[in-house]
Amino acid sequence: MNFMANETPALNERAQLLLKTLVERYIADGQPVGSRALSKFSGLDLSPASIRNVMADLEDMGFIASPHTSAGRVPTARGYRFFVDTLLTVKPLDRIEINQLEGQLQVENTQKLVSSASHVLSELTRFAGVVVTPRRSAGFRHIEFLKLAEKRLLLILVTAEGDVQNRIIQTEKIYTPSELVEAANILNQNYAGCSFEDIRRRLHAELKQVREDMTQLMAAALAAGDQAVSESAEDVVISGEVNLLGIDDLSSNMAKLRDLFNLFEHRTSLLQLLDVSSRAQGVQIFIGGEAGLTPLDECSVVTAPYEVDGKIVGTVGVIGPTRMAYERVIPIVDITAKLLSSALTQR
Amino acid sequence: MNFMANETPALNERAQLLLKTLVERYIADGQPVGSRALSKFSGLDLSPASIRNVMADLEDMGFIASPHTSAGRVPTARGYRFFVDTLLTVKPLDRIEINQLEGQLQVENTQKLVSSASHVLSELTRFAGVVVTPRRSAGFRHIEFLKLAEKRLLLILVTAEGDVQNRIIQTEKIYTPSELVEAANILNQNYAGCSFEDIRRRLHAELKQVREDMTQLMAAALAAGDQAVSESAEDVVISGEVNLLGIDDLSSNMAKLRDLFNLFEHRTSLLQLLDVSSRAQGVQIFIGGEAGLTPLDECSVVTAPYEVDGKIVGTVGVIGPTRMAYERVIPIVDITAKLLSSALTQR
DNA sequence: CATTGGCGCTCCACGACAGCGAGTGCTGGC
DNA sequence: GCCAGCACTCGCTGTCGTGGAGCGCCAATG
Repeated sequence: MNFMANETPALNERAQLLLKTLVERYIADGQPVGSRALSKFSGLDLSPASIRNVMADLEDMGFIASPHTSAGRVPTARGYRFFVDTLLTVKPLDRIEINQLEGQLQVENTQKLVSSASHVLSELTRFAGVVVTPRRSAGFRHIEFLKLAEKRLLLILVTAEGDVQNRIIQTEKIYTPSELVEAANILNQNYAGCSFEDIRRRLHAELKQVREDMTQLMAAALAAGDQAVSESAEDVVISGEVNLLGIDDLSSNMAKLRDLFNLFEHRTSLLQLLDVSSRAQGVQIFIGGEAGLTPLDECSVVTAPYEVDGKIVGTVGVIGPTRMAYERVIPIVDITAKLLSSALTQR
Repeated sequence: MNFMANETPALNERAQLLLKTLVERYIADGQPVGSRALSKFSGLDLSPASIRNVMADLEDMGFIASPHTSAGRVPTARGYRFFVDTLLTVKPLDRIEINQLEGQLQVENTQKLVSSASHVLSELTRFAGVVVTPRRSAGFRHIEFLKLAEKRLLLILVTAEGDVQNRIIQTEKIYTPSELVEAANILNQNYAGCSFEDIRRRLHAELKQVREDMTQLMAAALAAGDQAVSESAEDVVISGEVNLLGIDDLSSNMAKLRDLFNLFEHRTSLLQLLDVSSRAQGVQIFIGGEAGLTPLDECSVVTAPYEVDGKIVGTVGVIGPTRMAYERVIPIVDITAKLLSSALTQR
């Protein structure tokens, strides 16, 4: 008889404590928790029989469920939700752990930073780590042409954030090195920081005196640059998927597991989920199917946005089984986001 | 009674034909094949009983084995080996398929080319595709400094192959933009194409007239460049690991599967295997544990080296279950290597 | 009125067991 | 050399019975 009331029903202190210890025991053991075990671990001095009454109530309210008639109870998604929202006590990381974590981030360039962050998350939690690469602004800081062959140019593009993109361009005309330098100079001196959109619009109007073939070259560059930037606009880096293979909660259902890994491969829907997180401040938790993605049925996603110069540009997170040690994972994700923010900001 | 003779024993024509159809049936069905099935599909007009005699011989010679007393027979690693070496008839790909394949390669830059090649391989074979990224020469074609902050420089490095590397450098002194241009010019004009090793050696001797802090800057650049190049020297890109989750041959053994995916994550040992392949010409096949890696027990690896300007620089390949359709996979790997070679050569 | 011990019930897990089907090895006849 | 037939082996499947864990309910208790 589960009415799925929208408002969370009142839970007296005892029920809350019992729910809390039940969830904790289940997270620790992975076994359905019975009344006897609860009576032993709750700290309350109650007999199993009394506990059973409370458990029946909790079941009615949809916080816990029994896999079958005569097993213990396990938390439902809703039970986990209540647990993390009001029952959970996270313990912050040690200074030492933070330092370790910081030491593992590779700051050589943005890509390395992002992928090492993802890796660190997966190592520390033993689940899958995900990082959404920083959104890039549409503009550029520096542009450069390099001649590879007669009609092949290498376009190098430094974004405002200090990332480097590159692309090969086929040209119709053969340009001299000095022409290439000139074109690059024009773009760098007049338009650095502008969006490619703008530049294209202004190019015709403002540069009447520049030779036709030069504007052609620049237009080609802009198109390629535009494409390069928009294409690599946002992506999600996943590490440690392997860890999930070891989790029995997940690997018992081979079909589900495959769905899950498929989700990882077709990044787009995962990206949407993580984008949601980047609209909020602080750590967010998606439990089970809350995210709307069926493959994540038995998973939870813990995310936190990270920022550059106070502006949110991406999300880090961990994907693991619903039955995870939230009190550990949450601070890890939180700190990683903060470290990533500060590493990105000082550049 | 398996003596594991080193020399391949003589097999009369009938035995060969039967082994061939047995392997083919097993590859198609995945079920141990019995004498009855063989008598039906071999084309020979023999009764199951006679077939059984031949099968017993084949088993003695170690080409096939029975999983248990009363199942059919399954090819052993040795059986597969004989099969691919002398029994297999590969049918080349259609012109159409080749064109499709070519169309899916993304030629924008080397990284994309490599990862798309890996992806194509996995898509076409429905197994995991692997590509070892091209070996880079130690030298550079073009170098450039860009100021990010007072004491932070972005080093952009174009390798001889036209790849772009980048790296952030912390400096002690604050350099002016023109100093940066000057330093880059010196390196580009005098040392393009040389290895960083050489340059460092020659820098002191040849450039006495250049100011001390400039050589310092260049030295820092060289060190960073050296590191960037050597670090990203060789890596293996894997796609479509998910496909392997769907293969029942592999996903029945959860533990094995996990080992396999662990192998994928710690690239190094896989890299060694693939390097072996790049010392030979043409398609190579590693069956089961032949490669010396236990996680690959039930896998085969089909590889082919690819080249730039006639020089082998890397390897493409497919990792799948031993029970794979070799006659299809082999040409796919072959063609992909050739397409990759030609795409890389024209730049 | 909350708490508790007790009782009957339900369901899963596990092991034993039998029947079936597939396939083999062997033997004796052609 | 080939082949039909037979006995045998073994894994797979479904059934049955038992034991255990846990629950719901109820009546007794402080």
